[in-house]
Amino acid sequence: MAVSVRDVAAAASVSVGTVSNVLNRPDKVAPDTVARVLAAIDELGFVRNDAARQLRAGRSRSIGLVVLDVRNPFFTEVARGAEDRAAEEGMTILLGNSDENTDRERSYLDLFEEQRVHGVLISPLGDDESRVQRLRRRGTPVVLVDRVSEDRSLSSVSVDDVVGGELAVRHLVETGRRRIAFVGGPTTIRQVADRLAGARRAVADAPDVVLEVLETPSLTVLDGRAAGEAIRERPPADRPDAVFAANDLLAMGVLQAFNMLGSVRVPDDIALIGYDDIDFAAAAVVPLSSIRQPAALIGYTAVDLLLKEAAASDGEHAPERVVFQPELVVRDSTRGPAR
Amino acid sequence: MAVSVRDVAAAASVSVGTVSNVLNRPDKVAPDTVARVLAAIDELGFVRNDAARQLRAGRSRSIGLVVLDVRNPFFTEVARGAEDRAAEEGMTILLGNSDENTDRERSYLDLFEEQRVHGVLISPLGDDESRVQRLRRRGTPVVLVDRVSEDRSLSSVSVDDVVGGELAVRHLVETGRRRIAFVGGPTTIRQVADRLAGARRAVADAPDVVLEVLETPSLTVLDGRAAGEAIRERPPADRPDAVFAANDLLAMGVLQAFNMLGSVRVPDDIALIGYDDIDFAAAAVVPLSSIRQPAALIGYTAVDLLLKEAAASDGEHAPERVVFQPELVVRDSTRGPAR
DNA sequence: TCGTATCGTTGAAACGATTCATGAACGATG
DNA sequence: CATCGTTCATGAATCGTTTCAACGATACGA
Repeated sequence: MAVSVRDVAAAASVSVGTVSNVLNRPDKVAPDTVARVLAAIDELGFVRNDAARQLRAGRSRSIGLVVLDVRNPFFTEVARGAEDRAAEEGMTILLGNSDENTDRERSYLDLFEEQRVHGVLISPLGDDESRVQRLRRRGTPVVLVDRVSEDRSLSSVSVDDVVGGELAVRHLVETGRRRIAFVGGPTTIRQVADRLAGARRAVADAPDVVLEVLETPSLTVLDGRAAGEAIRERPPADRPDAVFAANDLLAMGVLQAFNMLGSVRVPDDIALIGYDDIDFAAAAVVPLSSIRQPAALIGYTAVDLLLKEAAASDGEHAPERVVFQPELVVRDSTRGPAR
Repeated sequence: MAVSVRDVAAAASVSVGTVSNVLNRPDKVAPDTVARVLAAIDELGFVRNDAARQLRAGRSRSIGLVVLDVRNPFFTEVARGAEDRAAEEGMTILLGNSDENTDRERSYLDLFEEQRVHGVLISPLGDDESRVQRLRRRGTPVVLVDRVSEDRSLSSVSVDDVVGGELAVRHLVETGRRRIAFVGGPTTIRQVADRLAGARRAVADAPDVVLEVLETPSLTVLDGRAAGEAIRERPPADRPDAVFAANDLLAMGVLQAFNMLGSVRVPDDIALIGYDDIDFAAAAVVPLSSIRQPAALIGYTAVDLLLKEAAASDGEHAPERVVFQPELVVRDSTRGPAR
């Protein structure tokens, strides 16, 4: 069944080495030999065995990418950007989905290491970088995505989430909001913690503003809806007058809850701002204000750093850190009249 | 740098065969030998080389999945379902994104074949099944996703798109709409063609209803917005009174266009229904009516069929086809008063 | 005519895990 | 005590590709 170089070599009456040369350095082989070998390949339906190539080469031509949530369009955009850059080098992205779950994250890292991937891009869950560090020590280049490394020993591509959180809340304050709720969690996720820190910083500048934190178990539409319902069920006087959600999925959930029964109007009763500026944000019931991040560019740049690091092979490559700046996008959900 | 079984064997003073047995059949090895080998593995930081395993095994433990568009939440749901089933068997999903582009589709199929994947799940682009057929003939199990095979020679998991299209348009007709526009394309994509066929069927039953087709170059939010703008710019009398979009992404785009400038009200002026019932549909400016498909279940089932087919190895496995039924979900976008 | 480049080609030696026929060691049984 | 089973461990062979030292052939300049 399986056709190997050996078969091709026999069919074209050349040696296996020549077949390999035709495949990899056709210019080093006489033209008519090339033709003969190609004909044999075509006739036998030969397909290279990648496992054997990899075994010989020592590492694969894939890059592992571990994201927190594939359903979040932000991450699929990152993945697309990464894929674009990888494709330029004839490489592939292996997409792993940790689903905000440490075990899954670990099992993807193990898998990628067994696969001897060219490198790993990861948006890690907690603050424990030890597994990632070990991976790197063993020789797999690693680039952190949407996150900077604690001890600056790893390359990273990120967006300044503290600034982003600050932008969001400052905007709410400037448009007259005074009782702000932060919806998001768990705070063990660095992005969440940073955005909250930014929110706190913005609030610190405005003495009459209070910030309340509603922690969610994760960052999904469902969790947002639960949080929104909790707010909706309070007596109106106890409700915040603005909500800053840690990402757009949460914000969409909050919005759904507010809209149900029509009891809470956005932005009239409560203003709402999200984070990531996913495509759907603009198409929401009430078009959603958000903090925009250059998702595809993050992925693209991350692969770029990874390739550099991999090229610098043994010679220790100094970790590079790229930080993009977030951008405020104002839409109807925060545009209404402040009371 | 690279630690191999040989090194582990030396460190534990056993043979390589024993190390392999510890890894794969620990029960066949004496307990204290197991302990000694595990200690050596741990100390040396040994990580199995998957390429070598695969080479020996002949095929990999991954399943390739080629989808039309990763940004479409419908497909990421399918991927999640597939991943779940694959994980149950300790296997992995390799996600490829054809982006509705034949070249990319082909290059992913080639890649997967070189990787000797366990099988391929694909939502193929055009009607040309030849490449897929060839792949299968060469021994890679294939299951079509969201699509049935022309000549019934391939297994498939799909949803009856004709029925879905019919459901959508019938609903529009029943709520009093008479001039219906179908927005979608290209019609070379089977799903689009079928949904349109269903729409035609529903219209055929109602003599006073007209169906207009606005073909789009692909199925994205952007294309939907363009189509929506085209409709919006017509004199009101020439506009349809309902739009059936071939998927929710398009529908969201149409909705955005209608909402801009506030010139077209949904559903008062024009009713709107989409397809797929993605999570965001419920959170749209006007909550979107849609046709629901069991996305995760499709992926799950597809892997299931694939594994069955792979298990039946050489003995030709009769292709199985699973067809799910779509379901109408009515929300505000079609609930308004018919004129 | 002899050296020496250049060009094409060869074939064996890796890469690292798994398999399997073989055999050693030890008990139990008659 | 011989025989038979059972349990463990061994190590060479294998998977398919790539690499590389070596070699024959041809051409060119000295």
